[in-house]
Amino acid sequence: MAKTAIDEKQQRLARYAKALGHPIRVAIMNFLAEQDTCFFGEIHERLPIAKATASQHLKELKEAGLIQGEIMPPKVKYCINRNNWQEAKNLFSDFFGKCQCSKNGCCE
Amino acid sequence: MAKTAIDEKQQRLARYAKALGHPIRVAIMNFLAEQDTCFFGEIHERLPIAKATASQHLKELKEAGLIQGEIMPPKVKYCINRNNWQEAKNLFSDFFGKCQCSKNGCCE
DNA sequence: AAATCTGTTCGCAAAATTACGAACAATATT
DNA sequence: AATATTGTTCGTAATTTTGCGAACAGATTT
Repeated sequence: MAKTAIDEKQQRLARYAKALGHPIRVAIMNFLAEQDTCFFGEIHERLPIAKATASQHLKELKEAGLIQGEIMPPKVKYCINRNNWQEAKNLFSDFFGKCQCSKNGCCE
Repeated sequence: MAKTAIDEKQQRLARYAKALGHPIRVAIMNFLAEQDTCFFGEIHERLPIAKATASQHLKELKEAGLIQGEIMPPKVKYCINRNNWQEAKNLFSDFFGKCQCSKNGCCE
């Protein structure tokens, strides 16, 4: 009966998930996770998309909090946002931990 | 230089992430994970959205493979898709495991 | 057979997403 | 100062997403 309000955790998980909801953005995150830091150009030259589009995807990831950018004229260095990455990691871990399919009947 | 093609894992991760990229859908998944199984009505009455909208979100989750529906006239029972849930869990786990921020300099 | 219950689908509207080229701004180089 | 480099922003177009009421379909009950 009672409407279950959407709580903060769900909102934040959804926000991170949305940011990761595009293959290009997943590829960017994977690249950043391997490379430690990257300049825009290094990221862009790996991707099969226009410069403007790459910049837009990076903006999305930044606004979601998953990465941060630092201006190092004339370049821009991007890297993973440690704190939010950890938060996202925990949120997803909790989320997927809620259903232990092999241990109960939730998915029979 | 070489364009890094988007691989299958990235595609699938993005697909699952996209499905989880809405607070309502996260709430539905949480509910299903706790309740074992649910009829549409039970899900809908918890959510602050219209019946048609709830049905649409469930369709999204089903098409992404995270849940499955079974018709039990006149009701419809939804539950988590075990195999795909496990796959998603593994994909996200690998993804977040790629950057151990505290162990290297990836996010300095 | 008519009415009811359950949930999906249809049709629509508003908003957000995706993608690109061109223009732009800021710095560095010549 | 003129030119080149680096990356963002603007303007535009096509597509997708979100949300809802109304209509609908299928099964059950009266």
